[in-house]
Amino acid sequence: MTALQPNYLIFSNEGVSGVAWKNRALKRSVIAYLDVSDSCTVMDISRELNISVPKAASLVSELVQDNLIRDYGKIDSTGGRKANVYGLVNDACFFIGVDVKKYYVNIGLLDFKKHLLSIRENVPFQLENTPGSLRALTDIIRRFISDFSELESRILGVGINLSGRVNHVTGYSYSFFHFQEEPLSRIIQQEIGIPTFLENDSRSMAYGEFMNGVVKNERNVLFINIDFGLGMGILIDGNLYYGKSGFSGELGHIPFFQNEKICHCGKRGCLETETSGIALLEEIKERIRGGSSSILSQKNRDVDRIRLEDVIEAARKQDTLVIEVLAELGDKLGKAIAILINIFNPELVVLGGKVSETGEHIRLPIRSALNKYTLGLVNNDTQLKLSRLGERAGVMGACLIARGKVLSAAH
Amino acid sequence: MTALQPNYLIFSNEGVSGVAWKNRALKRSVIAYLDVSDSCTVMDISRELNISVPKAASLVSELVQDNLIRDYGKIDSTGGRKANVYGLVNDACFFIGVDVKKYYVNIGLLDFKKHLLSIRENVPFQLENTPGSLRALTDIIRRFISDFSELESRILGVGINLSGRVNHVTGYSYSFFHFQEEPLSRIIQQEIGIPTFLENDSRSMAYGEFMNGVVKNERNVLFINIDFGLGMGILIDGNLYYGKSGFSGELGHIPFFQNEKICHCGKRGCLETETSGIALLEEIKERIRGGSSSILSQKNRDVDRIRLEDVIEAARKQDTLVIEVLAELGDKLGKAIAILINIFNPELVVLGGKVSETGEHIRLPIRSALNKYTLGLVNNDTQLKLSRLGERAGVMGACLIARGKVLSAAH
DNA sequence: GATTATTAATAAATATTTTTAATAAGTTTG
DNA sequence: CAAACTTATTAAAAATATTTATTAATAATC
Repeated sequence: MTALQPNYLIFSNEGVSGVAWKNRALKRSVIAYLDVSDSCTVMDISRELNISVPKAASLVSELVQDNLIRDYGKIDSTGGRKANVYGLVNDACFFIGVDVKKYYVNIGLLDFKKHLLSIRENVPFQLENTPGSLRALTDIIRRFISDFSELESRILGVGINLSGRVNHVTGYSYSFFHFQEEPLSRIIQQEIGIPTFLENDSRSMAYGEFMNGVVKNERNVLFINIDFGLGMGILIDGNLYYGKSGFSGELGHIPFFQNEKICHCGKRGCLETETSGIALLEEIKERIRGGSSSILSQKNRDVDRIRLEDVIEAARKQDTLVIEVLAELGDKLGKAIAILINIFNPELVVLGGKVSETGEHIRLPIRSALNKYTLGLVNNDTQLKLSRLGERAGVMGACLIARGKVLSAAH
Repeated sequence: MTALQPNYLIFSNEGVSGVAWKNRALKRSVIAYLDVSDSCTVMDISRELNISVPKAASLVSELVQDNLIRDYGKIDSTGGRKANVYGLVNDACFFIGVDVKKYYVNIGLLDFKKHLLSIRENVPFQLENTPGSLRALTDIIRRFISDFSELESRILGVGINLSGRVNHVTGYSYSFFHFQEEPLSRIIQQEIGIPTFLENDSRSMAYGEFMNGVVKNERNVLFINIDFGLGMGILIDGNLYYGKSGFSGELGHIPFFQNEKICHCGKRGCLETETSGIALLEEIKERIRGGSSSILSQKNRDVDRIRLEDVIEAARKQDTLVIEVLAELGDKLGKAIAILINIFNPELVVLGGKVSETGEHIRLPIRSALNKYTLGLVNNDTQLKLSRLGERAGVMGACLIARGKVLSAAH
């Protein structure tokens, strides 16, 4: 059987108006509804979209013809004729997510129903602000796509996470690959031939956890990305919050300490100088040099060559020094998160990024700091959870960002 | 001519479905569009709402019949037949706003086009958590309404600001008047016979400034309410942000200082303990007792009886002591606002509340603290302005909250 | 196990909306 | 100043959606 050419038209508004436009919008609404409710009947759609049953039925039948949704069978009834339920078709279309890290890339493929079908992790790569580095990146993406050639015509979007400042609307990147006039997203799109979307890494991870991770029904969520640096993704009423220029969530650089450590941003006293992966690593090294004992010091290795991964591994092995330093870090970070809780009154705060892989060793100190520093009434509203997706939040988020933009016809 | 009985039906969805429901929704959309664009043509509406011109024309003619909009005349054309422009009818309907303070009440009347037609300020009142105090409040509202008896049938909503915790959806108040089962908004509504909506005071003021104050086209705005306490209203994409239980924006109680001052909330080191009207007043008194000279000390009056209003008056008269203390307060508050700017990347921060009436004496120290404590890139995005409405932001906000809820049929 | 109540799907009739065409009311240009 | 060109409004025709009525399917009840 030859590859299906699904009816992509509904994901764009080009060249249509009037009834055609309305029908596309309605079909997208049906898909959006199916996206959150998983399956539904014709009557559900009629109620939800305020359209008549025959109209809903005709939309459904067209979407079935387009192979975007299909009949899932009958639903249990409470007395009366059983209704047909419909849901999305798994392989109707696909999306690619690219999580660009400093020394490697993670890349994955997501299907229409938000399953991560394939993921390739730790693909070697050097993130530099050079044309060569950009070419290496597009090569990696192209190579990944070529592994799914039979699906290629159904890959509708590519999402790319970059750290630093990114404008998701214009597609410009300000921290990397900004050596040309055109927006970066368009450059890459021309290279790989698929609509491409850029996003900040912490925001993307937040979106991943929100759509397909630890978040269930919460709509106002903070995602704290404790990695080498410290970032945050903000979800407000189920949508990513960007701020005026997409620079929101700069948690790492809020003025928080009276210390003398100069941050790489040039300011002094940034939160990140004491509560990030780098700060953790440096503190551990400092203490080992000062004579503290630890699994990390015993292996008569060079202190300078300890990596953040080693520290996290040591925490898993119940290393006392690491646990102690994490507790101190957690108390400070908890105080900062207490501020956020007072301001946002969120339903949920999710801890993600490399350092969060130390699990309860970081969560519990933060939790007790929250009890200490927030108003009881406000604090009781807020859950504190560890990321469910872990390292994969980035790829998942990138896929989902692309999926969300394509499905809402926002391109 | 007898008082018009306008067609209020479009502001509710009760008992309608299908075409009737859609038409009401469309008419509300027309009004919402007119609300931001002031005036428009039939073709504008057709484009904006994606409906055909004849359909738009029929909606417009019905709205004109309902006396909600009217023909403003012809618009200038750029070659071709001139179009009729339509706009809202000033006196189609009215809204009342009640700003409840500790020792007095401000109350005002707003028309359909957001003009504050009448305001009564400083109506004596004692805010206590007693049935008597509640009765006094409803009496004040009733008396105010009775002054506009010929308009009464067109008063569609009453908004009430209360300090402390308020749930705007359920209508419950948790800090005042919570001695009955039923939500407070319903109790008051029964007393005065007009749909009633509750809101937190800082949020309401933020909304006032946003809809009818210093905010022009900005969509992400923070309103800092520096009054006796310290509050904040958050506007995200043009909407008030509430958080899970409506407790967002608790700026006054974020853990910020290592001081020993115990806040009335029970915690230590709250921002409010050093950067609120009360903190300002106490610091001034302290310094005068310590021998500092000031306009306030010269009037051989009792130091204990200096009021916040006196301090603000002194600042206006260029009193050195007050200006000095304000500068210190502004520096601390500016550091806190720097945190907010890093997190929200807002287009605008508005300073409101009593202390903001000191004008540049408080704005400039905050501005320079922002330069010191925020990243240049982020800071350049953000304007810092003084409230335009001042004391009236509360009444204006309360009216507009009621207006917004009624017009969006959210009741 | 037949009957009744309930809900879903379909068909026919009715109502509404959009499209297309025509007309009206201007502006610009030769 | 009239012809050509624009744009707005109205009218009639065509397309589309909603209503209402009917049929189909199933669970609960007697």
